[in-house]
Amino acid sequence: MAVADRFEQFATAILPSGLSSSAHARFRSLARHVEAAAGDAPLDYMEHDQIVFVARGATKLVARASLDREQIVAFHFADDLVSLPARGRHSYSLVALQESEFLAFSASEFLNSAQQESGVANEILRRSLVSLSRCREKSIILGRKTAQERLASFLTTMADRIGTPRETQCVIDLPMSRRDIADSLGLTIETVSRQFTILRDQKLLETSGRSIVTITNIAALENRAGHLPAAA
Amino acid sequence: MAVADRFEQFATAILPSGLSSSAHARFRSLARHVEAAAGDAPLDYMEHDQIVFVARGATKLVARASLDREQIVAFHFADDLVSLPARGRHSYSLVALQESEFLAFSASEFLNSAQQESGVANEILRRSLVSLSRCREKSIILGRKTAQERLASFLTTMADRIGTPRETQCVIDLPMSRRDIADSLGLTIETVSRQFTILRDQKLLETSGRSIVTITNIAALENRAGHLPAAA
DNA sequence: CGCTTAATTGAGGTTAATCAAACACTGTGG
DNA sequence: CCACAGTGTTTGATTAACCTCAATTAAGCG
Repeated sequence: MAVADRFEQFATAILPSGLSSSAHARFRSLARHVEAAAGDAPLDYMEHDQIVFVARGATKLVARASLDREQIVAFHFADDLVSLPARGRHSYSLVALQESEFLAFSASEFLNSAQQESGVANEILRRSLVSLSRCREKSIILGRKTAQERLASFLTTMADRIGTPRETQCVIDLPMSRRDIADSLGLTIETVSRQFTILRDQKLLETSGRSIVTITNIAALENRAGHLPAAA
Repeated sequence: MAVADRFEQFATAILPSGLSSSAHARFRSLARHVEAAAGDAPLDYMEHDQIVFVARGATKLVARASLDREQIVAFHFADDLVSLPARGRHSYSLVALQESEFLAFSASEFLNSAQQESGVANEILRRSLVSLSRCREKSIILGRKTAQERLASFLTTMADRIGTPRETQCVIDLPMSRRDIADSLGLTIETVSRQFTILRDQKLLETSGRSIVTITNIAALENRAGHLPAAA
């Protein structure tokens, strides 16, 4: 797909419909189109903070805690916006999980322009608060949940975000490996694998190949996630 | 201190200096002044999302993961702004760690008004991104660090935020209990206590009473936090 | 000074990590 | 289309870190 179409996709997702064409053009001039194959981290080593629109594909935002430990801070999919810090005390990188396309902006330039257009600033803020909210949920998972609860939480979240509902079931084609899941949940691949086995044995889900997960009992899986009942 | 002074404090911290007096007045009309004693959660059971300015005191933002497990998602101190969600799948509450004063806003009303005033929206966005960044760092700690690294990270962070530097040392008067520290770091009070003992025995810090911690070797403590060297 | 609560210390148990090996998927070449 | 190679995943045995339970000590406060 052409770059112009990618920008239009961005505009539809992020910019308010009534935005002036000059503002529209300004954002367009700030956007850099970036393509990435699976495994690429095309925005590494940026000197300044970036704001990245995921036009197509799937990504992980990875923090390297030490040479042999990494933590995945968030996954992002098409139409998501990612705030990518320049490398500070922990180094972050945005890695494509599959062939992907991005529109990358310098955060300061982008926010400057957004500031003039209240609708844009508002949308960015709204999305930042969603990211914050997701990150808080992740903190709860990482701080206070068992391996089984972590995997169940992960799967129900992914079902919401990228699953395709099928009657009472939900099919997820996971773009990330077991290692990625482990690095997201603060576990090892072995533990993730064992928990998959347990959930499979208990008929809460089925797997087929490496990436397809079919949740056969959504309610039971949500129970395993250990969330409080909404009215608790 | 009078409510009016608290609002002025808020205006100084958050609102841009050139803000029109009508906008100033609008924010003032949206603000609810709330006082809390240590242990209070005066904003619990709110129906809608809140934005809370901490005028004085210290708070913990707590998520209840289940009846007997809680995770502290963030600490906030004077002049901080907290985004407090209405109770959803996990229930959050903002608890005062000491006698505190807040200005509370309905998030939707506040953001509506902020949207008209680009400077305000920008400041809120800036602060939200700081919160997001802190939360990401917390995810790294919770997902991939040992008990010792967690406590060292916590202490260096608190030294930055509320510590008072003294030559080569840094004195912190912690407003939170060992339980709070444990609930923030995803550990138990016993483990936190043991890690304090180790760091004390190794002469990286001294403690006096329950709340005073003097970091005597800042560099060594930062090493223990397991951060990557900045240029790694 | 004594009471109450928080913090520390100790012993033993549990969960998940580590180390190691077998197996299965996916893609390639015959 | 099948066999093979290479990698990713699963399974198993052992170990280590942290948790749990229990007891002791210290801090704060009337």
